[in-house]
Amino acid sequence: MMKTKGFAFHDHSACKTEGVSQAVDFCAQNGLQLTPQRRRVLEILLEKHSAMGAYEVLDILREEGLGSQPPIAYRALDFLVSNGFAHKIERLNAFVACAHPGANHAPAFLICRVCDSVAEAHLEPDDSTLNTAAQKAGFTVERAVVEAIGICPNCEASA
Amino acid sequence: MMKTKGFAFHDHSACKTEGVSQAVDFCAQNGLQLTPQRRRVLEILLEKHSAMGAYEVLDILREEGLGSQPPIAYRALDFLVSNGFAHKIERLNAFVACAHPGANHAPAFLICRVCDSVAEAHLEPDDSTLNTAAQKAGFTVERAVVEAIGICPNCEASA
DNA sequence: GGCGTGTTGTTATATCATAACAATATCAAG
DNA sequence: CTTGATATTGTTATGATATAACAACACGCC
Repeated sequence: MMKTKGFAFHDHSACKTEGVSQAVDFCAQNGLQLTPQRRRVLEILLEKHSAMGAYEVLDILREEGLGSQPPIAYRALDFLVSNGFAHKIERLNAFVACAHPGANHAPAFLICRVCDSVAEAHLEPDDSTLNTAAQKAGFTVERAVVEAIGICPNCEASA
Repeated sequence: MMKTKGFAFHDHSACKTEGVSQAVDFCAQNGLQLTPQRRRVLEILLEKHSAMGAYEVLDILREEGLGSQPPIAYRALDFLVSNGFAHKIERLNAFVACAHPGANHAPAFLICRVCDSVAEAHLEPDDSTLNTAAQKAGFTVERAVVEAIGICPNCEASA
């Protein structure tokens, strides 16, 4: 199965395998429990490879008998986000598997307004313009969310 | 009345007066209707000078007899956002008056995670790191949302 | 007047998210 | 191996955010 990654075709099954095994390793090393539920939610996000709403994830869990109520999905997603295996796209109220698990993160997201696909880019840790502005205001930045809205190459080509 | 602006004290009533008159001018020049409802919502945002939820705005409209149902608030807010008089803070599902109406916008928001106050900073139009990443991916950026989470100087001081 | 367009009023409902508490699993210490 | 502390899951209920759909009204223009 081939899907886009960073809007480019790639071997998507490998992408899923790697994502899961990196999570397994990280959890083992850090005393975190990657339970079947959590693991399955990570797989679901990796399979889809675009932003999914919590209820969309929940529908799949329900079909598979892994849970049927909203908190089930939200708790698994919170776990994945807290530990860097997934990100929340605020703009879409949706979640996406992290494309670079383990990496020291300052992610930026490229969100296609046509097909809602999401690519994860990485910015230099010192996004100087933002930090300069924050310093002037006396504000301490702990985390920055960067979401760019636009058109992905695939949708541009079909237009 | 003095409130924070960019986390610093300033004459807040002037801030409101200016914001409204700039909107009046812009609408007159561009054939837009700044109706009493829309104008009042802008005033409400300018008065509060921090992020407000749509329902919070609606509560005030209701008290004043300017509308009582959600679409009333959402439509006015959409108008203000569409025309650059206000911004939506995705992280908070909330709205804030624009601190630099008329300016060619690439706003970044500094959001205090303690008190939820919001300051609007401006980045250089060519936030080069993001644009470089987007170009590599073949993605056309139309708009970028930058939201930094952290601690404002006032909350830092009280800690 | 009659029409087109934009705005407002109203009802209903869709969508996203969490509080609260009970039940169960896990695991280390005694 | 049992006891207790902690983490996770199950369940019910509700809260919070947002929009669809259509009716009513206002206003300018021909």
